[in-house]
Amino acid sequence: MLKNKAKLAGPAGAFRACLPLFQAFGDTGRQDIILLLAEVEAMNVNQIADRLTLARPTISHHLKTLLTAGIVTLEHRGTENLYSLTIDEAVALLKSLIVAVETSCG
Amino acid sequence: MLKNKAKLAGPAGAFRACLPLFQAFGDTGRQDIILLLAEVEAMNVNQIADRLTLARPTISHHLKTLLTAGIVTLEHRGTENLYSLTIDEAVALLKSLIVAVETSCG
DNA sequence: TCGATACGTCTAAACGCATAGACCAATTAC
DNA sequence: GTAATTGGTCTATGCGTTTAGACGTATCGA
Repeated sequence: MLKNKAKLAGPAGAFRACLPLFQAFGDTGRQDIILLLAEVEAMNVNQIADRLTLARPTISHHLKTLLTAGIVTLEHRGTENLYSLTIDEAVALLKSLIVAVETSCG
Repeated sequence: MLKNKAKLAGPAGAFRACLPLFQAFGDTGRQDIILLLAEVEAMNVNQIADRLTLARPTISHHLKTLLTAGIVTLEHRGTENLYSLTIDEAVALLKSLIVAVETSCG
């Protein structure tokens, strides 16, 4: 039985695991998209574009980044692509990071 | 008396407050510096440079970023600048973000 | 005073990223 | 089939960032 698994992995693994997350969250445009999706069940690209000052290709680009980071999920329905927020995994990663930091710097 | 202050501020404030944090954490070079400083009490710039593959001006530049974000603190002693990790505030910001996300997306 | 140590800054190059116009593919309605 | 809606991609541009060489400054010992 392993004791103190977080300490074995150390904070290095936790920081590296959160790297895509930090890069995805480190832009106001992507943050705005996340905040929009937090208000509703799902949204298509044009609905997002109507609420922001960014052009649709820009939003499409950011959504791709968020999709890769696992922060949003995509459901194709007819001609529209419905995006919805799935931030649970990201929150779990952040929690692991906090635990790792507090056990090795506290 | 205000009840549920986090909910009033909403996740938008929390995300924006963490923006400098995300940008500071979103680089492997700065993460490496943080991980080094997590191991010891304090380090000067050359000690950090000796442990990494980055040039000293680059490290000095990253330290400035980390200093601005409040992630490290600087103590001038003689000719050397001792940097030490002060990540408590960052962790507190991340915790606030998690709370804000979980109350508005859970 | 002179040399050595420590480090920030100036400068520039290379790279990546954010942004959006133009174009094209897929789907639906008529 | 044609037109309209939806949205991804291609492309290009402008800007920020990462990187480091060169230089200047401050401190300390001899």
